[in-house]
Parts: sequence; C-alpha cells; structure tokens
Amino acid sequence: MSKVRVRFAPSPTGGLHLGGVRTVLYNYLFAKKHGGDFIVRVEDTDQSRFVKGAEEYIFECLAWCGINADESVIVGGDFAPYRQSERKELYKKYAEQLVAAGQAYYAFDTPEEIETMRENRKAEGNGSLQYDAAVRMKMKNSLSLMPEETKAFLDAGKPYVIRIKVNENESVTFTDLVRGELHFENVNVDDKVLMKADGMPTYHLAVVVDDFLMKITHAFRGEEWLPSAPVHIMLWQHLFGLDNMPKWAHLPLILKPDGNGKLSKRDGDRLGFPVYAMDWTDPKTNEITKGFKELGFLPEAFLNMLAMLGWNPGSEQEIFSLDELVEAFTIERVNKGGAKFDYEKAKWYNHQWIQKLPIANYQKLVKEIFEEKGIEINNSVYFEKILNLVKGRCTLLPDFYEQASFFFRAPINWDIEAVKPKWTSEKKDFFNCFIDKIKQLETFTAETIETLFKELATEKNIKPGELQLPMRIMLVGAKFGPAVFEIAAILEKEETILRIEKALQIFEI
RNA sequence: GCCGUGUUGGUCAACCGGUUAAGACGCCUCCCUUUCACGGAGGAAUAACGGGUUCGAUUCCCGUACAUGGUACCA
Repeated sequence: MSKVRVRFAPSPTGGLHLGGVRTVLYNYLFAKKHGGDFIVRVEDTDQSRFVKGAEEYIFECLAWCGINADESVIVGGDFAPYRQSERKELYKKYAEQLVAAGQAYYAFDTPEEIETMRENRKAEGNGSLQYDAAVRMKMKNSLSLMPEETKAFLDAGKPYVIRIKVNENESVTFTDLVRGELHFENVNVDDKVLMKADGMPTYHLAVVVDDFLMKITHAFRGEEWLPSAPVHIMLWQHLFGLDNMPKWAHLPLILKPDGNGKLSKRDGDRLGFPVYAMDWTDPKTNEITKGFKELGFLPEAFLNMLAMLGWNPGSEQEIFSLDELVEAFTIERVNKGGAKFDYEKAKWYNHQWIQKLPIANYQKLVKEIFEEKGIEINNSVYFEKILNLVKGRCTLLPDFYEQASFFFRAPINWDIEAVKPKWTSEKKDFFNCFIDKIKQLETFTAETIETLFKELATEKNIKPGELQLPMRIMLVGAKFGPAVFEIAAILEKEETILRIEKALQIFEI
C-alpha cells in the first residue's frame, strides 16, 4: 500500500471554525497513525471571496494547536505550489481533455439565462431546478449549438464556463469510510461548472486534480460535501481512474447547542462562547470575533474536546493528549450523526488539562494575563507556587487572576458582612495576640501557623473555626481561595501581619 | 419542491440480536471543608413513531415524522 497522504483544504475566507479544526485534527490523526503525510492546501479559487490575512491566520491557528503540516504553503514540499490560485494553469488542461472526450462541454449561458431556465422549470412544476441532462439541449452550449456556432462564440471571446456532462442513465456507488456504501442516481446530479468564466477552476475540478497530483490517499471533509461527491467520482473516473481515487470519509457536522443547525459564528456571539480557534479580526469591519485561545483555553484541551465531538475510543477514557489520540484514533469509530457543541463540556476539558499539565506549560500565558492587569511578576518560582496552589479552582486561564491576584495586591475591600455579625472584642484580642506570637515564630509555614493559631484559640477559649473566616477575610478580602494557613505561608510573615493589622482597623466599629 | 444524510437521557455517548441500556458533562442531594473550589458517595434523566424479519429487537429491513446538508461561474 502506498504511503498515506491526507490533506486539509481550507479556503481563506475568514476565521477558522471549530469544525474546520476538527477536520484538521482527524486528518492529522489519521495520517500520523498510519505514518503518513499531512498536507495543507489552500483552496483560494474564488477570488471574490478572498479575505486578506485569512490564510496567515489559519496557519497561526494550526501552530497554536501544535499541528504541523508536512507540506504546505509555509513549509513547501515536493508537490508545490500548495495554493490553488498558483496552480491555475494546471486545471484548464484537464477540463479541455474532458471536453475533447465528450465528458464536458462549453456553456455560454448568462446568469440571467440560467435564472430564466430555473423559473421555467419551476413554472412547469418540475421538482428539479438543475442545469442537467433534462435541459442542457435547450441551453446555449457546445452540445446544443452547431460546432461552427460554438467556434464563433469561442473566437469572439464570448465568456464561457466548462460544465461536466453527467449521463443521466448511470449511477454512482462508492464506499464512504464512515457511512458505508453510498449510491447516487445521476438524474439527480447536475452538470456542475468545472471551469469558471474567469479561468479559475471550481472546487469540484480543483480537488480532483490536486488530490491526484498530490497523491492523496484519503480525503476527509465535512458532510456538506456528500451531495457533490458523485461529481468528484465521475471526474476521477474520466481523468485518473477509480483505482487511483482516494478513499472518502464524510465527517459529521458540529451543530449549535440550542435548536438545530450547523454551528456558526453567530451562535457563539449569541450564546457567549467562542467558535473560532483564535481571535479573528475582520479586515473590513475591524470586528473582532473571540477565539478559544484568547479566552484562556489550552490547545491540548481544545483538541481533546474536538476529538471527542464525533469520535470516541470505545473505552471510558476521555482525556487524551495529541499523541494518545494518534494512537487511539480510528476512522471506523467516527460517528455518523452530527454533534451539538457543549460549551460546558469544553470548559471541563480545559479544567482537566489545567490540572494535568505542569504549570510551566502555561505559566507564561498566565503571567501575561497578570501583567495586562497591572501586576508585574518577577519571581517565577514564587509565582509557580501560587499557581499550583490555586489551579484546582481554575477552568480558564484568566481564572488564575481571579483566584490569585490577592497574593500580589492586599485587599482594599473586605467582605465585612461575613465578619461583622460575629465580631467580638475577644476575637479582636485574639488576633492582636496572634500577631505577637507569629512575630516570634521562626519557621513560618502553613503547619506552624496552623498549630500556633489553634493553640492560641484553645487558650482563648474560642473555636478555631470561628476565627478562620475572619482571618481569611483579612488576608484575601473575600470568601474564596485556598486554605488560609497556606495563604499566610505564601504571603510570608511580614505581609500577613500587615494585612491582619490593616483589617483589624477596618473591622473596628 | 427535489436529492442526500442522520435520529440512544438536556448534551457528548457505549452497545455492533438476548444487558438491571455503560461512562462523561450539566443538574440535584449528602459527605469533606466553619471560604470558594477540588474530591468522595448517591440521585433524577435516554433508545422519535408505525410496520415487518426473528424464538427474541435499541441493534436488521421498510415506511412516517423530525432534523440537517446540498440544490451557485462558494467552498
């Protein structure tokens, strides 16, 4: 068997959608599982939809995910160029070959004429509005025209497209890796445009030609491509032979969490979650669409979550690293039905990965978050210690700021209500004594502080528990965070005393 | 409209003819913690509908319904 070669073929028209990343992932996993190559080919055949910066952005997203292409417009490769706009001249030859073989034809119809045809068919009560065998002899093309008329049009430079000639009496059968055997009657497939009037191929021609030229062995794409698969297969049959055709796998869609339908950017805006991998700024409107990365997701979690949306290992394992996914992935276990995106579950994955990964993996990112908020971090050992202490309560990276900023900034507001109702002069006295005692403490650790605290409480005949909450409010300002004595230990003696003294004044009524 | 694909709890899902129909997220209760979490123990909650095939269907087949994708000189 020849070497496995798969490709992700994005068109650079905007932000990189969740579903796109999952397609990348499955391609990548399959390739690596089989020791094959993963290729990224840019499908920019529609010049009218070209969006500046979109291509670079897509590669940035892949880099963030840690998925590297073996061949692409960035790294090059033996089958360059990897941008279809730069391969423009290649396609025409194949289209002409099809025309010469009677498998395709020139069509001169204007958009208006096609529109009229559709209106007529609709008026006739026809179920199909396609440009197909039923109408093609009534249209203006090299099949219906006399050869000299066609020649005259061509010579006169009349704009034309090349359409595939679909034989209505035949049918197409093929095996899809996720759906099994599929069958399509040709009557239902239309004479798709292969070459556009501007000389660019359409997707239909370009994928087939490039998949052949690039020796692609397996083609994974979204389910939305299923209806046009027969056209691609016919093209393979005509041009390169079915034996050389890649194996197809049409992946299920990722659906919106509420209601139904394909997940779109709008759903994210509406429901408050990201849909794009990374922040995307529309170059025309400057509108920013939030990405998973910027919201504080770890790539490991993002990929893990995506992998499980439409695939599962058949075991109870849910947490997978990229390498583990490569190992476990099989196309047979990809589901057929679409999956609704669940943001809560996505966050759960991130929480898991925050716990699992060493702090060092994301310390730099968290540091940036702190610095954006005006807290400079200059002791990374100290910082790491803190992050380790609070990570259990963090789901997204910015949560670290919420959970740990008090280590760097003494409280300026105190949850007085949590203390006041039970505040007594005895308690005040306790804390004053406590300060004196800890001043004499030689080793200032969570354990020694706790021992001292409890001994003193017993001595003063106050339940330690009743003092812990006030102590917490003194150090943190509010009712959250790790164990109080851990906090005190990290704050160190001097700062702990300072905060208690300050709070004591505030609690004074 | 036509064509394709799909349908197990609220969500992700296992099971590939015989099960008390796993597990996870979320939700609820309790425990732990006199903070917020984590964690632990429980709980509620599922095979769209109707026909077949079969000794036996969630599993296979056919309809219906619903959903979704396509129906572009977009990918």
